[in-house]
Amino acid sequence: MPEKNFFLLLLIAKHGGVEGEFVSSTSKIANATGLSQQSVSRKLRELAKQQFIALQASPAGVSAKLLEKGKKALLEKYSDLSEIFSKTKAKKIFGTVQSGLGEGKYYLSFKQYVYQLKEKLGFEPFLGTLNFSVDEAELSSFKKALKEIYINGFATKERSFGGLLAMKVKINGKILGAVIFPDRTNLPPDTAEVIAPINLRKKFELKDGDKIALEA
Amino acid sequence: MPEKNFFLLLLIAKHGGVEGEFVSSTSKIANATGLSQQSVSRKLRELAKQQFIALQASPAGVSAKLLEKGKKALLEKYSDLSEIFSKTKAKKIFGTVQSGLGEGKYYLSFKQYVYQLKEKLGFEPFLGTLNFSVDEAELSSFKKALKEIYINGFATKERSFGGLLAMKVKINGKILGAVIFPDRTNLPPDTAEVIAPINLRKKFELKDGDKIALEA
DNA sequence: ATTACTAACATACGAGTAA
DNA sequence: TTTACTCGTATGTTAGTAA
Repeated sequence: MPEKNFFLLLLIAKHGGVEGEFVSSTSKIANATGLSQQSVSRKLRELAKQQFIALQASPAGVSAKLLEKGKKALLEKYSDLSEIFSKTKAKKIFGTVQSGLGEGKYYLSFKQYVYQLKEKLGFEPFLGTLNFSVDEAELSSFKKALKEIYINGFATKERSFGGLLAMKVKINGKILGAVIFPDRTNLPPDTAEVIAPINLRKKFELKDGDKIALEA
Repeated sequence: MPEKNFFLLLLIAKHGGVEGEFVSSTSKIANATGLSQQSVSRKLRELAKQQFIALQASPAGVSAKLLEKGKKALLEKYSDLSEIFSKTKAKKIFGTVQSGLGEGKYYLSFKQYVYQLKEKLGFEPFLGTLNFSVDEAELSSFKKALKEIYINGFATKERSFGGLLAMKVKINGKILGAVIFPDRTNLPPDTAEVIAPINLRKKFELKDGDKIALEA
């Protein structure tokens, strides 16, 4: 139930803080909000009656302080808004280049993968992946902002190969590539691999420990 | 000017995200909010007319998407709330012990200060202050989390003495003391003084450059 | 199933003013 | 100066329906 006097509650918190007291007068608040003195008076009493604030009113002015219910109401909306904006926020992450074990190169040598990658991503990957480490939570929220493209697994006479998730990203603001998450991987969760139509190590003169930027 | 239909705007953002589209129907939204189908219909059209959202309505349902003005309105409240709640967060700071110039000791020798400190803080301070330096922004946000206690100035035949702000803190998680900010001070803004009922240097065997923790 | 108009009703607002 | 009451008016809401 959207609390009717939410904005007045917010104003009180803005001036008095979460724990502190907001000392003012109904006319000053009226000026600040565009409401009338009478409406402010009434609204404050409503907030107090509903236990959002503790209110003291006298011919000297008013003093308001958040009660638990008031803090909770504000925190709830704060949490909603955090969630909304943090989804879009993580559009860029920074990874630290690491040396891989040549696995990526091995898998990318199979045309069954390459065909699909070319078709679904729009480029034929350079034969090799660039591994990088990144904060796990950041990586997780970054992934949420990206569209998932699935590359199917396949089987040869010898063995079967798992599928992989691919997500298009821009590397260092220049090269269009993709982060890939193989279904079967030995990489720790704070590590990921990126592929691109070119040799990223060469193009950006990357050494282990260097930083790369990935954008959605 | 608090936007009237803020909560509906928030609901749209919650479901459709900042960039995405929220596909629903006025009756579903009515059920979710406790409003009537008619009111939801009207409010959506109001939000659209005010350019907060782009709205498409048809016998198949409604589809809403945030416009720049809508994003801005939500972000503004998000920023307000962040500020309010981040103020309480900074409840602990670390300072670096510095040697003072013995000024604190001089001032604390005046009973006019000591009387008030004892009465308003609940302890009689040890004759001497401990100076420490701390990140200025951190100090500033820490101060906001603390209750201000004012110690009045006074005058003798020879000269007048300024007042000082005192704020109760716990030092190194053990000793209850207070940070003091004299009205007239020569200390740089990233430096502060702390007083306590005991000799803090002795108690914690502090040398210059040692760290102390201060909690609200 | 939808959205949204009309009209009756409920609530909110603020000018005047008392305390 | 204050807060806050009364009360006429503006605004918001929703049931009944049309499309």
